[in-house]
Amino acid sequence: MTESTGGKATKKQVSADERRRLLVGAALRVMKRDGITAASTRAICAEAGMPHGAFHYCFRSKKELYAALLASDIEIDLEAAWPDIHAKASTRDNIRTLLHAFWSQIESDPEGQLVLFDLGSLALHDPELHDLPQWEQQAALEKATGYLQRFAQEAGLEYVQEEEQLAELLLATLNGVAWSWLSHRDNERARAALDQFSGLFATLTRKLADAV
Amino acid sequence: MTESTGGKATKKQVSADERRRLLVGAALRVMKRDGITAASTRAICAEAGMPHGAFHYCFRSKKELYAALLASDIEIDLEAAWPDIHAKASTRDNIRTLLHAFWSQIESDPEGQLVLFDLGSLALHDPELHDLPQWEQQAALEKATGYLQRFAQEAGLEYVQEEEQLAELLLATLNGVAWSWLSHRDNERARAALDQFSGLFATLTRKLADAV
DNA sequence: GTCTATACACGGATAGAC
DNA sequence: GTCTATCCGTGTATAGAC
Repeated sequence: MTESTGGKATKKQVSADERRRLLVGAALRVMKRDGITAASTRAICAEAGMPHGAFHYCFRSKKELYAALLASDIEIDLEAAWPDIHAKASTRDNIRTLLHAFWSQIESDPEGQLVLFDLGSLALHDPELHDLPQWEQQAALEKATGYLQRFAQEAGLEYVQEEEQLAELLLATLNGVAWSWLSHRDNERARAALDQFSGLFATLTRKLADAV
Repeated sequence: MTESTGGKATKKQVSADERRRLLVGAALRVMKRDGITAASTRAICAEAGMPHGAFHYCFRSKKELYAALLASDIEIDLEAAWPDIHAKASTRDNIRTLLHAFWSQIESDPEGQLVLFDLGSLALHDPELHDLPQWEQQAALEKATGYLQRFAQEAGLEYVQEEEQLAELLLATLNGVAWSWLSHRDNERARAALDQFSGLFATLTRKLADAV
């Protein structure tokens, strides 16, 4: 089966970089469950149902796994959870709705969020991985900027400042709120902080004369 | 000093919890310099100029050191760096000045900031240390609230919302900006984000009829 | 290509000498 | 009380059998 059949892997022949994907997933699960320090190569392989030796012909070193992890990182994805924005509603309410959609993604996966911080810290210390968090944030920034554009369109407004700058501040606030929330785990409190920010954010918008 | 001499330690007999302070300081230095993962008990003792064995009759375990570290944590301290606030200046400028003072403290010690994140993450994973970050944040919150009060007085304004809520949002934003800044290390960009926030924050204040 | 067994280093913690 | 030597677990990585 090593080279016999052509197309789909029948069952056993998963190997190639399919295994890498499996290992990345397993690593993420272990890190969420037991913390990043517990995510040894042994533990990861065990989680993936592979023998320990499998690790090192998928990744040359553990750093390579970290890199893969940071690359394929789970950013906030609103595609499937895009909220209802009504051009008739008040801007503040619309923004509130949008931020809550963002926050729901965070709130639904605290451990994932924590792992993100851990992974970032780890990478920042290592010169070899130092660029990755920056790229990751850049990607998140672009994504958020896109969301803001879509939001502006649906809510019938425009921004009084550059979208990218707004996105940056928004992400920073979300991260900051998330960070403290990870300590106190008070959902109400976190959402209250975001509501407050919603009001501020509304300041930076201007309602368009509705042509619709 | 065990029971022999009465007063000051002459030179050699430093021990007691003086050693603990030394170890805490050494641990902090090592963690800032080489990252938290490199801060082994051995490395810390070496940094402190003590033999490795000294560690375990100062701390029962390494966790105890982490606890001490988080307790004696370096929060943002503006006492010595309080900026000039002029009641005549615009609120926005005053706030900007205040935020820059906050930020200067952060900017002057990136590694310290990173260690703070690392330490927090580490504690959040460990049930035994889980409360510490929360206490730390609570302490920071109270401190920041105090600063906001002082600021309001000097700038001749009042807040339209609870000070503690404002402090919370402020700290979250500072943390969030700091986090992304640790990746890109672009001082201008970070300060730009804070300037933007200054404008928003001004929204939440109301100038008092100056009785002074 | 897949997996087992092992090498090697390091970290935390302790026993016991001084 | 102070320090040395050591135990034991674990982590990454590799050599080599199938």
